[in-house]
Amino acid sequence: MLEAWLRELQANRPRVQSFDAITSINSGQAFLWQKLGDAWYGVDGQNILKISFRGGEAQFSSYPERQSWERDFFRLDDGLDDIQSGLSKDSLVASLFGKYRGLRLLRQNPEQCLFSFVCASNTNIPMIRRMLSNMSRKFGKKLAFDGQEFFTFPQASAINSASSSELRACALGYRTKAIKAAAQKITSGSLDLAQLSLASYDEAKEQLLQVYGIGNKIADCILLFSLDKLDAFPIDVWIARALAKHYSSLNECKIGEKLTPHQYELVSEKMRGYFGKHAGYAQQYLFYDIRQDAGRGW
DNA sequence: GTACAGGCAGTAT
DNA sequence: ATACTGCCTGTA
Repeated sequence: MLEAWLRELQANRPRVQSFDAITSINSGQAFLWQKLGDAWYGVDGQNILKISFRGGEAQFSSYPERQSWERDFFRLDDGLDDIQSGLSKDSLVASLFGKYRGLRLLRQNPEQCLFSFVCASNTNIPMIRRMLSNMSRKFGKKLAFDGQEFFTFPQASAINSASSSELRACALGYRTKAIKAAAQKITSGSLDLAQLSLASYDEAKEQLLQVYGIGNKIADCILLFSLDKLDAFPIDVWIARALAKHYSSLNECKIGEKLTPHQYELVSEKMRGYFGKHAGYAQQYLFYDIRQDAGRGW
């Protein structure tokens, strides 16, 4: 009986190729991943996640130990094949699914995701990593895992009780005010991310937009990368470039690199309508491609 | 020195 | 509604 159950569990355990996992964590959705020795380690909320390799296959472990975290984190239940075929009416996206096979959206810790993208405003990826790493070092909990030292991502309450100058010392710059505002809302309970996970895209977005420092783009990133809103279609400068390059005929208005809030609404709605319920996957593939095209590393 | 990087809020038309 | 501006910080 038990053996049969174990066999079944083994059979159902999703196999993830090493390449797919590494591509996904390095596709600009998450920032606190690093390679140490032969393995990759990432901070996701209070968990340290580890990806190691056996042959071409990824092996997953974590501290604290959490069975099969990869199922949630890599969204293995999404059914990538069906999503691919659903989006393949668009020939470009169809080709990108072939070109970047295995690239997945992540389901990140919502708090960390929110703070990450608030930090992302008007800066570059190395700086985002530095800000988040500084915050973890200062306000997270120190853990030992595999003989290495790690810091969890700070709880909102810890950020909320930090002083502005302490936060500023994390090189947050003018984002300090927004980080504090978000931490305050989460700590007080007036922003409940778990609740937003259950709400509709529109409801959840409206709530996020109430937070000082969160606009259209940042809200859509949080919705897509942590709150299960796969129909979200964030538009940053890179996606704007991709849209101008490949989808200008779909959008009446001319797409420049900077979109006014009204233009953002218009273009984002247009793309969401065009791609449908998995528009976020299309966005991620387009984003990855235009960055590759520009020869950017991560 | 200056421009620029995965936006946003504030203010003035 | 839309346009324009300043903003922390670090790198090229």
